[in-house]
Amino acid sequence: MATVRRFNRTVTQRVGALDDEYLSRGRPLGQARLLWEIGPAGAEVAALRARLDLDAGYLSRLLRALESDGLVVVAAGTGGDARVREVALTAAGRAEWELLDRGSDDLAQSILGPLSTGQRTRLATAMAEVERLLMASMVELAPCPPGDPRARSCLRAYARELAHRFDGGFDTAVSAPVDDEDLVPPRGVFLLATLSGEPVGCGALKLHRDAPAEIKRLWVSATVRGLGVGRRILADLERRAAEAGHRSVRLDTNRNLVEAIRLYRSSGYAEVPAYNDEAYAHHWFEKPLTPAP
Amino acid sequence: MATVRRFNRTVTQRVGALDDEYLSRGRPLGQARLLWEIGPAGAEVAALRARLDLDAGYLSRLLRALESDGLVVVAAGTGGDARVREVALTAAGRAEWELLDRGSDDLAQSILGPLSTGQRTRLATAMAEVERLLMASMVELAPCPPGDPRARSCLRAYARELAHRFDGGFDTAVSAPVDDEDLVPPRGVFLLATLSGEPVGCGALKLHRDAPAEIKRLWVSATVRGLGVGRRILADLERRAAEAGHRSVRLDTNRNLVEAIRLYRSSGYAEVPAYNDEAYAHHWFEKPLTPAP
DNA sequence: CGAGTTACCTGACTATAGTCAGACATGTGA
DNA sequence: TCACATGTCTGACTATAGTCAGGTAACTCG
Repeated sequence: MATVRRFNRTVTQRVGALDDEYLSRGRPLGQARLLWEIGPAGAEVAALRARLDLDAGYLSRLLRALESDGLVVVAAGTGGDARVREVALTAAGRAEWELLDRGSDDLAQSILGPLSTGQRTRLATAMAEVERLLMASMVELAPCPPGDPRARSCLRAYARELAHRFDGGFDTAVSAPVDDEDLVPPRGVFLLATLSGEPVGCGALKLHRDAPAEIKRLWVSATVRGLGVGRRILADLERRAAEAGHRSVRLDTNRNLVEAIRLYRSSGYAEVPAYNDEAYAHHWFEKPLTPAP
Repeated sequence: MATVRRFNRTVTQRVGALDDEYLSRGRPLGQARLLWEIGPAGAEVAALRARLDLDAGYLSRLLRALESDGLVVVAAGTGGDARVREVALTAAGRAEWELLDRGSDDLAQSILGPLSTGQRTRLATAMAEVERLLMASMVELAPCPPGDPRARSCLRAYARELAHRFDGGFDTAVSAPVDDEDLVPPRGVFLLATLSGEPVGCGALKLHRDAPAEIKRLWVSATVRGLGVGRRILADLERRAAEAGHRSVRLDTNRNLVEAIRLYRSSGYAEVPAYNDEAYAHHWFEKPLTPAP
């Protein structure tokens, strides 16, 4: 606890301030940050707003400033929606971006400079570890309509992964289908896990009328696997099932999904006889719920 | 390198932003930071200015704002100098400070919350390591008059340490004295190592007229020992000796200072016969210098 | 003592950050 | 087709951050 607090103050304040200083060479920090975030690949205005958490009006104004400095061009997007606008760096903007990139390099260099080779490796290892474990606390869970593009992207990744891991592949036509409407309150819920806006996991709950609640579509992206996100989604879904008055939840799974099976067992699930005829299932689990207060 | 850059951006930006958010609950960030920095123990205005790196006028205005909110009192210091003013928290200010302290706790809690016990220990270890290694790059080396209070504090710590580590203690009257004037250009130099303003090490160089340059008073505080600060001071002094036209440097040391002896050997120093009759010395070292370009 | 410093304060600024309400074009679902 | 939602933009603001040039009292040193 004390270590975390010390870290938050010293490292964060000091390195953060240096980073800002390197970033804002002659240009207001807000503009520099935005320019950096746009990057050589360009970006959609909406994405920038989400990533930097800026007011729409303020962002628009910043873009106008960069545009009048000849650093970026804002044009209608290539996608179908003509409201969505895309920002791209001009040649001058790219040059400016490279400068910021160099600043970022310089800062890293100034940190690594005074260290011996052994210390550098240790620092890199420790930094990677901190970053990874901090990710866990940055992951946010929230219900989300299953039709949402981020939800869709999770479900596609989920299907892709099953196809890859199941012995005979995975065919959505063979598996028991789940209607979107079943995953919308009051008949169920779809939970989305995001890491700074990006979808990194999901889980769904079907609240059956005359049967235990059922958990479906539990998936966690490889980038955050092993950080307890799956367990959090599972616990959240169980809580919602209990609040809806259910006394138990159940789920089915494939024998190849060993981490999932381990998660279920360690979360208090007990194996039960098959309660459905899901083609890809080898194990069926059930867990009693403590009624919501 | 890439790891360091990633770390600087993600961890620093995100945790830093959260930290600021927790800190500024209803109060402007600048004021909150100042209030936090004053702390229950109070502080001198000059110290605050140094720690937060603020303009004198701006700081004064911030203090006035806190004062008119009844959170602090600014009064002439207890020390001799009536120009120096001291800030102390009032009861209300202390309450507000506790709130900020709680915010800092909450943030730490929100980071640790989603982690398992094992992950928490790993995070703490990694954070401590990052912080410690980052210290190394925050240490700044600069020449400094040997009469400076920070230099004095280093020299006192140096004498204290020798008294503690030498077999029969250390008496400045017995050791060969070094005049302050010998450590001021052009006759020598006194180098001070600071970590965010605090003195954490020193080293001195005497440029003899008809003899090799001589290194004296090399000391590194326990807080940053093992981070290569001693080696940096040594290298810097050697560079200055070479620039002054010297072809070699030498130094004497006590057999109990084993880390120092290891440092000298690994830095290219070779043991030589005694070149002086320093009472506390057991070893004499010399290193040839490559002439400055 | 008196010239020069130092530590802090005040007034008068400018720039940056951020907010809010509405305008407008585009897309969506009944 | 119409009502409503969405994505972006503009105008009109306020607040915060930060700078700079004096000013005053207290200290220091010859």
